Amino acid sequence: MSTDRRMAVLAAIVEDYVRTSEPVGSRSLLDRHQLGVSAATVRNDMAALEDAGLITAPHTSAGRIPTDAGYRTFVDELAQLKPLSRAERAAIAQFLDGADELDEVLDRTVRLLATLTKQVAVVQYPSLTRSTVRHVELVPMSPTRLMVVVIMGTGRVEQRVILTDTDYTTPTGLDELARSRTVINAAALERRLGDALTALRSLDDDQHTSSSLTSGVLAALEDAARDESETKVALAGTANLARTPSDFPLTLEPVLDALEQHVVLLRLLGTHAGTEEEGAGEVAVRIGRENPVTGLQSTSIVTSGYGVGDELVGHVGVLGPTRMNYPAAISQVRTVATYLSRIMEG
Amino acid sequence: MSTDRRMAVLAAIVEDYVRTSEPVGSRSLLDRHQLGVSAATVRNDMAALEDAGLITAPHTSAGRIPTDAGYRTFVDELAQLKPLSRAERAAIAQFLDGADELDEVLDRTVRLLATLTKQVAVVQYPSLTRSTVRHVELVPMSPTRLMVVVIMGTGRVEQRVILTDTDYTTPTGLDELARSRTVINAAALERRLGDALTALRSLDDDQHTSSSLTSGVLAALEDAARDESETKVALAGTANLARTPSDFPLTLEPVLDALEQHVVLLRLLGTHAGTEEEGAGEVAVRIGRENPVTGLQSTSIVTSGYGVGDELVGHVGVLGPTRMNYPAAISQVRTVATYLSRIMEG
DNA sequence: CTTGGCACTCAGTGAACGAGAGTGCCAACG
DNA sequence: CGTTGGCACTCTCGTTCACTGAGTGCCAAG
Repeated sequence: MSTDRRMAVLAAIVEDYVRTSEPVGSRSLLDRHQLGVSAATVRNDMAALEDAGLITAPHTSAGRIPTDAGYRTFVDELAQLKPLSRAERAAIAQFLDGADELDEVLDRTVRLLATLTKQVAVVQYPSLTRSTVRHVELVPMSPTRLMVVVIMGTGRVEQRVILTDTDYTTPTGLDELARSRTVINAAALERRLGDALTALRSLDDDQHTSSSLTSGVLAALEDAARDESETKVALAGTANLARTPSDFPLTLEPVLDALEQHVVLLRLLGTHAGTEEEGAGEVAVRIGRENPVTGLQSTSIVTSGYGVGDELVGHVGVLGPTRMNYPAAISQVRTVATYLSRIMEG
Repeated sequence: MSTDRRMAVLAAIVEDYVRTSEPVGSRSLLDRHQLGVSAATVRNDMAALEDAGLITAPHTSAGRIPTDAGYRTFVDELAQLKPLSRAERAAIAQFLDGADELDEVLDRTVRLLATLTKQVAVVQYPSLTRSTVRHVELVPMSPTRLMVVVIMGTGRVEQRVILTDTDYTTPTGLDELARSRTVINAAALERRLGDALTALRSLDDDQHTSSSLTSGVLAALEDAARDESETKVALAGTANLARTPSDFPLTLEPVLDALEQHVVLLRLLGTHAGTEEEGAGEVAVRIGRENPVTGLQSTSIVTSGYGVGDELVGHVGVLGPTRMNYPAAISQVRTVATYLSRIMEG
């Protein structure tokens, strides 16, 4: 038995099924792919593939469709990424250029990815703890409430309101505020948020410099860092899910539901499958039941990290039915992640 | 002929159809509503209602379902809002309390509304131009880029990056920045953004105080104000659309598509139907084809404004199939809008 | 190991048909 | 004149049945 040909058959089945979304039989397979063998041989191979759990027949007298495991070996061993055409790359570059604002960059990115892949695209906002603090600002909102605004090197802006005993709207209050601002910024500036927190903590422990204010700010920043798990995400292309209703067993209610729970999405983007470690530029694929989230078990997720330098600050990815064009999605996600990293550098 | 009874029949049809989502016939209608008349009479009324274009029969031998016009007269003339139970109100208050951050307030609001109505909920972020400026901050991001952060009284924070000739990261640059910050804040503080812009413009026209910096900041703020139409919205409950697939003619692809285009959503929230002017607390309803947006013509939208004092700063609303429980949705939207206003006051 | 042949299985399709829900119309009644 | 009971009629929907065609599994021969 030729394992090579058997794998070629698997690849052919995956490709045809992805394109037509109909079970593929031995004959129709021969029409499109010139394997130099007969239908009967293909049938034997199919039987073997079915025994191996890589394909399955929806019912007795239909063709075969890939199982999750089938897609998995297809992705791992067979898929050859077709690099994007020069035109595509140019389009990407042009589309992403000319956005300064972080919000705008991510918004364009996520839309672009959704359009390219015709799937749901997800982009994670740059991690707070891993990016550097550019500026901390303290703004009194009312006699008892103070807003702490922290601006990161990535352009991300986060704010928290804290309650204070002192009224900082008064002239003396404003003075004190200015002093604290200087002290705090001196401690935090150009440090990664994690390190900035450490610095502030020691500042707060020191009797000399401590004040209710530094404690409050520290608490606010810690809160922001802790909420990291609730990091924002941008989403686009939800409508693509509805294009192929047949790909979703009953309704897409559970899928839409999961998409709205950003915590869940972040877990998907962050955690990666199996042994494969991802550097920047590496793409991870999670297929169907491999997926820990109930309600997304009939979907696949293709993700990659992005970052500045060698620091990984976030993830991008697409989500779609398991019947997905993996080679295309993988190279598209990789390319977009690369461009995004490049833009964040600049 | 009794117009009263005819309207009662319309109301009964709407209610039954909303509940069962099945065409309602003369007999089954009599089962549930004690009109003191016979089936034949109801049939006559139904024929009249059909002539008037308020109901229609999907096919010859089925019951009737309301048309858009039918829902419209139901809402305008027949629906009696059932006020929320005390328990419901308590739940709302409890759910919305304990959120300081604007983001969190709006997030909770939109989720709450989605849960209450079992529809898609939309909340518009407070308008920039109509709220007051609390603070303007200038933060150098790189030698050529400066971030302008404006913090509004509503807690909303908006940022823009501007390109500068001067390098403000140097000590002298920082000095100049501090001076400008003072000048700008003096001009803008506690004014509505619109007024602040006017003040800044005259500042910029004055040779004495003008600088490339004030022009830049002015441009950034004008940009932010102009983008008002792209004001952010929060969205929740998309999955509710998928619960009743039958309510959407073919797929819900166009609906999901429209929901992603925030500009479209804002137009829906902002523009109100017909002659009815809305003060705070007034609820507007747009039904089916009344809707200007292609792709949302099989949906209805229930909206209300919210604001601080008598100033309207944003809108909330829900979107669902035309087969919607209007009385419930209307009072729920109104109540949530009221609570939201109250919270923003505090 | 590959191949052609053959019997078998089963989803999908369309026709025929009965049941059920609902309508429209009419003649009679108060 | 509005209301009512009755009746004939019209459709949709679900069931059944037979048929077709794609596809399989297996076997014996090359």
